Amino acid sequence: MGYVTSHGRVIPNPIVDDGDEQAFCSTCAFGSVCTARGVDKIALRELHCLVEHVGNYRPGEAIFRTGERFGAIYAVRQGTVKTRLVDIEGRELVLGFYLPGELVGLNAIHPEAYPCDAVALDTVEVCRFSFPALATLSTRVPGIQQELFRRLSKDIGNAALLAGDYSADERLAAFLIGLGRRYAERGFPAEALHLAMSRGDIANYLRLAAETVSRVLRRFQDQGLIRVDGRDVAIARPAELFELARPILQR
Amino acid sequence: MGYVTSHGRVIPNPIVDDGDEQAFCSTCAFGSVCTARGVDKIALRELHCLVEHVGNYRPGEAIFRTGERFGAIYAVRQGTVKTRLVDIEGRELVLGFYLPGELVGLNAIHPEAYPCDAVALDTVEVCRFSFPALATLSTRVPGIQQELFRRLSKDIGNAALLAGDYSADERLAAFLIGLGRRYAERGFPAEALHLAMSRGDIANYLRLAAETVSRVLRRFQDQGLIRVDGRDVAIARPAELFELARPILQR
DNA sequence: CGGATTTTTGACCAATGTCAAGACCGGTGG
DNA sequence: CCACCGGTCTTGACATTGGTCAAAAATCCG
Repeated sequence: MGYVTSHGRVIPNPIVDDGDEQAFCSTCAFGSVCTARGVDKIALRELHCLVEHVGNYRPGEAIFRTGERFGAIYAVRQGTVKTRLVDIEGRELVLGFYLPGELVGLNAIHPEAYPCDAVALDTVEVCRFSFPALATLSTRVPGIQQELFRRLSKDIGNAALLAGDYSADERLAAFLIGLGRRYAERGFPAEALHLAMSRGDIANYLRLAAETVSRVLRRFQDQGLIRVDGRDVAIARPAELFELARPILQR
Repeated sequence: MGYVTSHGRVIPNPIVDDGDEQAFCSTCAFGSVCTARGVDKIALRELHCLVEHVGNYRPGEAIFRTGERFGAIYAVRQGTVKTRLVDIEGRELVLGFYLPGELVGLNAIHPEAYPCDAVALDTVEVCRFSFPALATLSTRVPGIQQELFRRLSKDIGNAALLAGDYSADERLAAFLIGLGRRYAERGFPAEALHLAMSRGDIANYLRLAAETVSRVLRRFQDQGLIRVDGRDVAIARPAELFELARPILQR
């Protein structure tokens, strides 16, 4: 499986192999808990039981919706998820994009209801973790509690990233570099990105106009920093692009 | 104790009474755990032991600094704390303001080092919670774990608030209303604010220029929405101000 | 092929930032 | 008590970035 671009290249999707009970999902949100650190087999089996494998959301389908009672968090297994809220006038506000291995729904713990929609951008599979069950388990397995704390803490930092008053160039550079890094964490090349989201979504997420995203990508390409082919972006000069993104990434 | 304004009014500071072992700090971050919900006395005593009461930071003094190894989170007891990061060129970026009862340092769990400075804006007292100890305790006391999850989750939402592409008017209205609400949660009037932070800090936090903050406050006053007297702000028409802030506050 | 959607491009505009100057305010010392 | 000083705050004039509007081009998809 993969994604065939308009140039005929094949970009592999970060797909998760199912794994057995010991290995569990190799790129799963809790993979590090289950594999690297010696979590006892019983706890691992419990985590495995607790998980509900939900699959085959099609583009545009919602995993959860604003206002639904909070009951579970989701780990993306395949595809890309965006979270967004829609205000009274119907304007959309994109909050984030989630790649395989990342957790969606952490921001719903506090309000006890999902404060946003989670929408599949392509074909998506997720793992559903009942939160009460996960919380209970994590009192018995410190490694899991620790992992939850870390994920939550990380999201606070990420949310603050965008908040600065950065230029359009800085935002886009940081977006591309950041995406590349996240792919690289899952073992995919950091310089050959396939964007699952539209320009409009990117623009919305970066608080820019879609036209601005277009123009900046164009200019980056003219400057030889990247090569754009529709939704495929190759980062030609990662170092220079990073230099642009530095004010955001390297606080 | 209180704050005497240039008009001679006295604005009470939200000061925490020490409380006994049962009541603990009435406005403390974990107050709800310790009081409302029936946490057993032993656990409460343990929490009480774990806490280190650190006091008397003067304006400008740091509670922790960027890059220091993460070891504890802090609950504000008295005064106001700002968190900020300073980039390579020395430009400041204000991340947040913390009132009594609020937790500082949650964003440091993941990187395992404080990603920002925490600075006292006035006379500040805090409670220091060793994080490893707190995490351990929270495996035994589900209420505490729950409270930590909720606080972390809440911060994710808050961080995202600012990130929208809102107008200067919307930002300032939301800032004032939000501050009022947080004071109200601690039992202080939501309509008579004393700002512990400078215009520059507010501007920086809202990603505006200090001049813009000045101008908008001026205009709000001319429109009769608020009354400004230096760092004292009275909200004259909360409903109308909220209407301005609605796009941000009522997602 | 044809209609719909997304993306790109161009021309213009407005909100907010920047720069500069002056007002205010509180603290200090004569 | 008053004058001075430093920092904060306000106000005005002007510049700039990115948004808006409109239309063309490209892409998708049946």
